[in-house]
Amino acid sequence: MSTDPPGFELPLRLLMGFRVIIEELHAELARQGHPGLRPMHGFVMQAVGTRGTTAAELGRRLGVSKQAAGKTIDTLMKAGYLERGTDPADARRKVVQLTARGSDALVRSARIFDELRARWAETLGADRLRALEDDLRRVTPPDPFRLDVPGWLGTP
Amino acid sequence: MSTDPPGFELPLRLLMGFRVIIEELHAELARQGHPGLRPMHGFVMQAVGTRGTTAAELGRRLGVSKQAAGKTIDTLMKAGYLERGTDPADARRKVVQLTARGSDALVRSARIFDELRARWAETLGADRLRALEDDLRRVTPPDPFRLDVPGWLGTP
DNA sequence: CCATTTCGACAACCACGTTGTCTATCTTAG
DNA sequence: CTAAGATAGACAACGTGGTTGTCGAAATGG
Repeated sequence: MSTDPPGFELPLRLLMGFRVIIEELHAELARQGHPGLRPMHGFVMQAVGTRGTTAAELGRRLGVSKQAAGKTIDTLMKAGYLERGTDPADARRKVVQLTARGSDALVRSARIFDELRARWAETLGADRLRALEDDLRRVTPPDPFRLDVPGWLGTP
Repeated sequence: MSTDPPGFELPLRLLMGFRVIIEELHAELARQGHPGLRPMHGFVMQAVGTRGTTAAELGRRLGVSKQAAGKTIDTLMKAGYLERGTDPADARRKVVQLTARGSDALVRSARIFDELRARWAETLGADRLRALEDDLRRVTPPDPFRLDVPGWLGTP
């Protein structure tokens, strides 16, 4: 039998797999009229969703401070992906929502993700890919969000 | 047969898998006398290796600018993991090397990584884990380094 | 009705990345 | 052997994304 690889390879491969997908997603998004979109932006728009949300709520959902969420919202607003409105029922809240452009980016992202997954299925075989996903589900927390996606490399 | 999951789950699971391992590694490292170590630091020390290197060389190996590499070296030096020497054969070069503390951290990291991998093997079965690693190798670039590990979330 | 909580904004700071510029030093070509 | 070019490292300015802390305005609950 062959010997096991050193333990440090596994996390490296997981990260590289993530990066490969994310980079191809954004290359394709750029081709489809959304250059300038950053990986983080996809997570944020996904978290904003079609119902809209507020900075504080978004921060909670993403696991970052409301200030950080607010800054990101500003960036996405300047880029034309989000717009801010007011809540007639609560004058403190400023609801952010996806613009048409934001929705377009989200729809395209979903399609591209599916295509990339299909490419992996071709390479690995549908069964192996499904097994890979099943295995990953067994060793990772169930909640698909709550990835304080940046931050884990940064501050303690 | 069951239906395929949406394509966006795969990258998420890959990232979460990476994070789970890295977080457990650093929790254990903290317990073993190395709190304050950041994920990035492990990559850098691994890239420095036992032979030592220079800022420019390190930048090339990691895929970042020499200035960025230099700053990281400064941080690791202040934390006592690296030390700077001079190269008698080339007065421009300032060779950085692991201190005893740096080597200790690297040795402990390797052992912890192996232990974490063994835990995954218990959960998934040794065969499935090996298959998972094989599959990831087939869809990611061969070179284990050259992960400009931070940066892919940040600047274009 | 007032105390508490929550929301959003602002400021200061840190980590990590980038480019650009500068000097010192090594290397190579004429 | 020297002049020109490449390379190492330092320094500055800036961008992004994150953190705390503070603050006023608005909602809520005893």
